[in-house]
Amino acid sequence: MTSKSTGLNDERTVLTVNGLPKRPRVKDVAELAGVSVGTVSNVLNSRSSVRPEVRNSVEAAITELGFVRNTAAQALRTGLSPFVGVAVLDLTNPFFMEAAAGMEERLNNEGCLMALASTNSEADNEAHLLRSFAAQRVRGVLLTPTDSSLTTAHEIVRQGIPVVLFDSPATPPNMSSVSVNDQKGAELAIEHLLSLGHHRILFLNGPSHVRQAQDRHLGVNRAIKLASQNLQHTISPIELTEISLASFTANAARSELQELIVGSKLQVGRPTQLAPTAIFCANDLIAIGAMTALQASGIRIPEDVSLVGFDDISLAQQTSVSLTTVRQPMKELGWAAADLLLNSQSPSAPKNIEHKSFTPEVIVRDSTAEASASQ
Amino acid sequence: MTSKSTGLNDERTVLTVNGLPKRPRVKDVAELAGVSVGTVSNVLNSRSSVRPEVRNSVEAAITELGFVRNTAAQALRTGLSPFVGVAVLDLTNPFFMEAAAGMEERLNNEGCLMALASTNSEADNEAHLLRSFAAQRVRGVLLTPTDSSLTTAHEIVRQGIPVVLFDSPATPPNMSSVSVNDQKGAELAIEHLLSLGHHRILFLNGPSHVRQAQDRHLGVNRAIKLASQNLQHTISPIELTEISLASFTANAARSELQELIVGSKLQVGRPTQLAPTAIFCANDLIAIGAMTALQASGIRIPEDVSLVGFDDISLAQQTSVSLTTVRQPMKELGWAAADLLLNSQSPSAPKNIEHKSFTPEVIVRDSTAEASASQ
DNA sequence: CTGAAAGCGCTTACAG
DNA sequence: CTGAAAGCGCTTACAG
Repeated sequence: MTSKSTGLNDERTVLTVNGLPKRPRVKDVAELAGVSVGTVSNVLNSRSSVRPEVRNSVEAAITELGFVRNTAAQALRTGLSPFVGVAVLDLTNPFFMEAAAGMEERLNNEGCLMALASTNSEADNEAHLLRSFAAQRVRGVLLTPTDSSLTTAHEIVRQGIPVVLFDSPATPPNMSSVSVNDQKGAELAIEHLLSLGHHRILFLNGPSHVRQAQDRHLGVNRAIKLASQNLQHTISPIELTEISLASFTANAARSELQELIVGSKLQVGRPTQLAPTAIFCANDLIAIGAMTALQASGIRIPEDVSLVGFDDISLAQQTSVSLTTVRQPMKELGWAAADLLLNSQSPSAPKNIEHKSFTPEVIVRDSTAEASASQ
Repeated sequence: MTSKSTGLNDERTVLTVNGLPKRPRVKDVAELAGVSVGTVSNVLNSRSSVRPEVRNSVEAAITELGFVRNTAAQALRTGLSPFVGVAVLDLTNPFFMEAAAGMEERLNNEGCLMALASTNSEADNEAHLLRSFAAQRVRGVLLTPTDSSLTTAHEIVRQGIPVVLFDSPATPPNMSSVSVNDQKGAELAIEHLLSLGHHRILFLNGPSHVRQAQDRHLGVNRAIKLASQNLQHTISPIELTEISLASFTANAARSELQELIVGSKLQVGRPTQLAPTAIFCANDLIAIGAMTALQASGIRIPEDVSLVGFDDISLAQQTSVSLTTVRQPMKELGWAAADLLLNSQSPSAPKNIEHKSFTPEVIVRDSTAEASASQ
């Protein structure tokens, strides 16, 4: 039983079923306007075929009923969901959130909505999430992979869901990807330190099972190997100590470094033959934690020890000593990933697979300086 | 024309239409299993009514076809979308992202997906976003309002979309809300500074049109008023200077403060009668920026000037001098907001409106100390 | 316990 | 230019 009643405090006609209010559908609009549902749909989709007077009466009915088109039903019918799934490693990491802001910017232009979730770097979560996205028939997925085999990602691509890898250098044939050359970035950081005369370097890396940490490890070693070859004739060899932290966080870095300093296991910043004169951190958060630990022990930056980060999050300029770091263009990365996803389904270029790699650059600020004579 | 073919590199039966692969539907599963679609649906929804042998054959068909149930269609039919819309002021603000992590945790338990977007503190964006969420018939919306009139929020509530206000003290009759008593928090911060003997205080607030900034302003003034009454007999009056920054960011704070120091407009940290001996910052990011500006000018914290933040983001412990701050339980706030939303639609308690207010607490760390005699 | 039918709310050819 | 009908992929009473 459907009836109409006009609310008292409202100009609108309110549809009710057995007294309960009911959201109006195209059918209700059509009835009120005295046209067919097809015509209502044509008005909703701005088809020029509709006569102006008919259009007007339909629009009047829409307003009167307070009709709001159900875009979920529209999506089911057209097969085009407005949702794009985004799975990152960690919602609270500024790197991903600045990237997400870039994604959002690009997606908004297309009227897309972002379904954002974090995998917490666990393959199980990633698999579950990707399957949820696929079941929802999202328009596509932006994924920072944890599972390097990309098993589930391939699974949903086979199901017809385009996937763009974010912050991943993998180049599978059926997924686009956007990445920064992490190895090169780490190389540049070390080269910067070597050029300042630092020969004893501490490398605070992230967890060794994370790809980003692995690549930065490779870059560090490559830079040192190259430099060692060129420096064969000099007396002082390059010494590297690498520590894998439990996470890419300031907390992990601070407590680890504090322990090392207190335990005198590493004579960081002390003018001895054994002490590192520079620290390269695998991301800015680690560098911030390291800076805190160092300053708490009275070790000066950059006089006693130079410090280099990675990412260039906005806080890198705000640390007590502004941070020299390897800049990743986070917002552009996110924007580019979203762009590749949207382009991959444009009618003009279906399945347009592309692998975009950005080259990072060293931003020199105040946390690095020449290794002093005493060092 | 529909045909079946068995792929070579796959055990599965692949459905095709005119040579193009086609995703299997319940109908295809039903045909292969030799049952009706209703039975397939019963299996998918684990209804105990299905005979075990029938269930088995349906499950076999599902596996063989690689069937993935379309949850968007399911949502349309059942009227229950898995999506919850979340609209925050700024994706790159750690406060919101730590809260989002809490929301995600609660929503995941319910199998919900988070549609996350930022309004950038603009009412137009907020209105647009809320309408998109409503058109998608999301299960509910978590909103940090920019538009204090809540016009669009009310609009979608009338359409049947539950809205829970996040980080908002508004108590409309038809929306739950979760908030922290910002006024109280600011009061506590000032009381802490007064108790340390600081009488000349600089207050670096956020933009004055933002509700959080307004409430913290009220709290600051209230604390000062109360203290002034109690101190009427003492000689030294309490002096407050408030500056409204353009945004709640470290950058804004640092440049503003640097300008003040360089221009000698405020003798911050100088032992004169006019210099503030303490700074209260409306959030931790502002405090981080302030810390940088102060240290860059050789002003010591807390010896020359005490510094208090607000939020207790994880970085607050990682600043060069660890930050005394007013803690908001961000993750719990997010969790509680999601919880209220989900409960509001439980059959047991429909439309269960609740207003949760959390009380903040001062976390004393190293950035505050007693006002020294010279001050 | 299972099947046939109706329907969630829309859009899209196809007639007229 | 507009209407009637079929269909996107599910689920849910209702018969049997």
